[in-house]
Amino acid sequence: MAPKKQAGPGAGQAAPRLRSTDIARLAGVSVSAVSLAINGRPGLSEATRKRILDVADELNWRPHRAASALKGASSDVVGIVIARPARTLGVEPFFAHFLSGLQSSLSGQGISTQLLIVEDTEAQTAVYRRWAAEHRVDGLVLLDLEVDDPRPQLVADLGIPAVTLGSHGNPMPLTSVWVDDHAAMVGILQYLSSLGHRHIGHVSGITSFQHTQRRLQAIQDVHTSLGTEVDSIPTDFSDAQGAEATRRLLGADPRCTAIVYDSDVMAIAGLGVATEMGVSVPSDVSLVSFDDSVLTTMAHPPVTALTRDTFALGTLTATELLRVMSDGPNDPQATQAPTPRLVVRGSTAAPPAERGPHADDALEGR
Amino acid sequence: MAPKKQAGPGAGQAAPRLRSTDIARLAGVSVSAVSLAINGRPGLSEATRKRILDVADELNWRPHRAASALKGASSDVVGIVIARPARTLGVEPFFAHFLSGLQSSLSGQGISTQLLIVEDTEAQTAVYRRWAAEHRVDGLVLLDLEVDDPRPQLVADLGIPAVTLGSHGNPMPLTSVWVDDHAAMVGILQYLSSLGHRHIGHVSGITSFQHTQRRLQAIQDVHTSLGTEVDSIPTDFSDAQGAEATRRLLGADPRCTAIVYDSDVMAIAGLGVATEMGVSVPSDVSLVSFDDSVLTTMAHPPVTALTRDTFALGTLTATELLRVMSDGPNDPQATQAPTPRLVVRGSTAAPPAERGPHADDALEGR
DNA sequence: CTGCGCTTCTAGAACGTATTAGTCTGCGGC
DNA sequence: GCCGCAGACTAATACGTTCTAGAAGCGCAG
Repeated sequence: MAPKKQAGPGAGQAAPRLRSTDIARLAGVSVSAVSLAINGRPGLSEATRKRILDVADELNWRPHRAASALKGASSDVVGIVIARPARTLGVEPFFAHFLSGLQSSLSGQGISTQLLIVEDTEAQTAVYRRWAAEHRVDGLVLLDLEVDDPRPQLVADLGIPAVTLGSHGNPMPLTSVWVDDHAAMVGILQYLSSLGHRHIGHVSGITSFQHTQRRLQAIQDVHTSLGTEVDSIPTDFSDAQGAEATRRLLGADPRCTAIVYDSDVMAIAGLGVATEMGVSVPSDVSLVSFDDSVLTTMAHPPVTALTRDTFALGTLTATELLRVMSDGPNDPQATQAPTPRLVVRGSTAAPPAERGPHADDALEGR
Repeated sequence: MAPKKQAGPGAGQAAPRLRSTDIARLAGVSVSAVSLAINGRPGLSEATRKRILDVADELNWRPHRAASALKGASSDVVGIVIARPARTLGVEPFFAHFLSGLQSSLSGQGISTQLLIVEDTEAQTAVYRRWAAEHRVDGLVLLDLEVDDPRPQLVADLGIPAVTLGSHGNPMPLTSVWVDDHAAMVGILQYLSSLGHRHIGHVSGITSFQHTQRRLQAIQDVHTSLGTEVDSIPTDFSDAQGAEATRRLLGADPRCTAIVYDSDVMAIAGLGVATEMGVSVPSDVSLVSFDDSVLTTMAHPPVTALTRDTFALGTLTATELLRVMSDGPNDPQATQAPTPRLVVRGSTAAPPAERGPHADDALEGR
């Protein structure tokens, strides 16, 4: 009746912790029998099995996780360690979508995801070591791979099943899921080129990331074949730097006629800057985002973007991870996720007519 | 030299699992000494302590988590169970921000967050029971509280330290962090009323949620004092239903002059519908979002919204949870997070001149 | 009636650590 | 010179399960 107040601090002995012996006693069997019943092992008559399970259910008893784990049971936990400023995580739709997809697949197996945000790559590797030593996780997902990233090799050495997202380099110590950023970037440039754009700005992401490198490589690779001149400005993926880069690109003379952004957040920031500077989109400058989300679709004008199912990317990663976890450390394999598809929206158009005697000059040399 | 191929499936015995006995042997002491050293307990000379720690560090050895846990150690894990369609999680900026804030505070204590997405509330309670029985988590965060939600009482009975977000009802079995939705909604209505709006639409969230209820209550409470007539349409928080509700509100006759949305995603969807229907914002209809994010700030026009620091809400929740976890099951307390602040942007203005005997008739039925 | 195989069940030894109750050494005080 | 005591360290047990080896009961073939 009165609020549960009489219980002093820390005196909340709500549950008198059950053990398998209690269940055994109540069911009139041995602890071994309880173990067999709970784990669905053969060697028990249906009658006793049911009796045991009934008692266990009634008391809501489950084997103490730690004790099972001590006998080598899996922990049913998959770990993700992120080394980014925590505040930026919530801003990137990518991460939330990916995590949702990953978790939704893992949930089916009763596996939960353990998330830890750390300061830097050093702390990150320390966590991998710790988790490995403590047997805390059954598997790992590695994100934000950098060039010459030491983590895959470390994790492989530690013997933890793991999947990297976005890496397919050589050598490849871990199974990976990757997206063909190269082809995607080529697609964007081909599209812009076909509209008539030659002078293109590129607001790139963190250049030490592998996928950023692949995009930059693609730009170089099509330079001569398409005749595109691309100006890349590196950023840290933040909206602030995306806006700043846009300001620089739009202030330059001659000005590029199209800008490609490595993320949706930056594209939207850039769109804001253009509007603010009185540069009209798409008639003065075309904008393309390398990532799609509600941000780009609901912008004004809606932004032409590479779209992909990030949620599905998460589920695919989960599938691969589950495979690695059950197969053991086999030969690492690279699974390719579908290449993002270009969705043309209102932010792209042919470049403004060039200054010069003939308007059609722009199309010349096509 | 050759790729690690000769090792058959599952034969990757990379690490020959160290135990405390190994460390003891190498340091020339007993296992007890190792335990004392690792856990910083008194009873060892500084010399031997250092020797032991050096060996442990060298081999990257840590106590096997399960074994420690068996002796009653904490698991350093905080759990969150979500019962929502996984796909919607990534769309809501709220969740990602909150989780980032929560994790960033917990990381400081070396605590990680365990996330599980389930189908429905029933599965959710099952997970709470399971995690409790398995001693899997040290604490829980309960989100999306519903009216008469059985979960707080269940979790309290299970004896798991926990914090609920958004509940401050009576009785209150758990410590909670709550936001004054009532005051916030009153603020919105006062603002709209001061602009001259009387007939207002409200695209509400899931009505079984406690915070939705508090908002609806606020609407009723100011009905007479402000003279506002509010039309609430319940939705499931999805952009689709937000758009549909907007369509209904804008199609009604007489039409409301302002619409309040219970989330930013729905507000943006509604803005899209208005544009599509040729209803101009804010001259024909004003739009207010109950939640703020990059979505609302970058929309066109930017949407007037209640803004709050969701990241900070996460850190505040973490603080409370840590307190509960260390204090044990004390009297539950309700901590109030700052009330969201209304940020006026371009989506709100005075209502269009009323139809009447005057020249403004022209605008009628537009 | 003995012995064998099958099913059903159980005793007891792990698993790797933390802790309790020591043991052993050296040393100061009487 | 012996007692007692503090400091440094260790042996052994407990934690709660799982698993191996084996016991008990029972039917049945020989």
